[in-house]
Amino acid sequence: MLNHNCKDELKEVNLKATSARLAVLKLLEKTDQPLDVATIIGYLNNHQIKADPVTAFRIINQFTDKGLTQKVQLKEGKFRYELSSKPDHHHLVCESCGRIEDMPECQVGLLEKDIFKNKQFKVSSHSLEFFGKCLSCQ
Amino acid sequence: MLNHNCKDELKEVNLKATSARLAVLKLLEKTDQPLDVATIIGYLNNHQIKADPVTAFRIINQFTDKGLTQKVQLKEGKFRYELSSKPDHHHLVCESCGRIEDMPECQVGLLEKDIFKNKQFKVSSHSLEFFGKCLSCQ
DNA sequence: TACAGTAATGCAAGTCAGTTACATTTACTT
DNA sequence: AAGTAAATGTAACTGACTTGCATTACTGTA
Repeated sequence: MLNHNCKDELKEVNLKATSARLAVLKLLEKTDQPLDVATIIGYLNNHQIKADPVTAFRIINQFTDKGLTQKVQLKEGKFRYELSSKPDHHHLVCESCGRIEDMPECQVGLLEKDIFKNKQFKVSSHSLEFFGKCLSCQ
Repeated sequence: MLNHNCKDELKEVNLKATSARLAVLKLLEKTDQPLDVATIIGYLNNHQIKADPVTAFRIINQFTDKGLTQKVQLKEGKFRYELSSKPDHHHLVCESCGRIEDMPECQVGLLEKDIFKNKQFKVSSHSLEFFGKCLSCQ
């Protein structure tokens, strides 16, 4: 699991290593924010990787189906995506400037056992996002 | 604040008491799930209240702007809405049948002071949703 | 290294949620 | 009851995302 490159990651989930997929993976790895598809498309265009918008949607959906990425919703009219390999964390979303910060600690996982005990609901994932104002917008 | 009816609630936020707005408020009050706009439109149609879909979108947006309702996102491609007057709570979303249960307790508010201390981010709201399988789908 | 087969892509068109502009109607104040 | 600002209807539009189908490109095998 360690020391593997993008190509191997794709192989592990049975996806062919096309240039568009490799570029999307690389972009996600070097970016510290969840990205929307428009941003991914822009990146591909700026890097001489010919890819139709439809392809970007298909790629990110496959990544999500295979568990490589996860959907993030920040009350915009679209989804964002980030690598699942990022440790459990949440986002601080500034409602003024749109900046997105990470909040690394997460104690929410601890609640999941209680939920099963109290409500017989088996949690497989959760989302926790905070909305407010970042330091420079206060 | 107590003993007031839908008409008064609208007056408090400077919205005229039209039949469509009263019906939407009433629907939200009697429903225990966050509702999407399509559901609201269906309700209006089934209750002889003539209202264009555009009107339903406008109504729910105004309610949200005025703080009467809040947006909820459950990783669908749309928003849901519920009354802000509901006590702080979160949702358990069954990924098999789509059932939405409430989870009444919420300790997340306690984290908000820490976030301000550690990240200088001023939280005004948060969303916390759990995804998994309900009892009958496990 | 070439080939075949399957998976991935491009293109065009379509869906669905939500918005905007503008003319008409309605609620509410006086 | 009348005047006015707010609310609505209609039509057209945007943006995110999907689908069908024909073409192209990986990759496992020889």
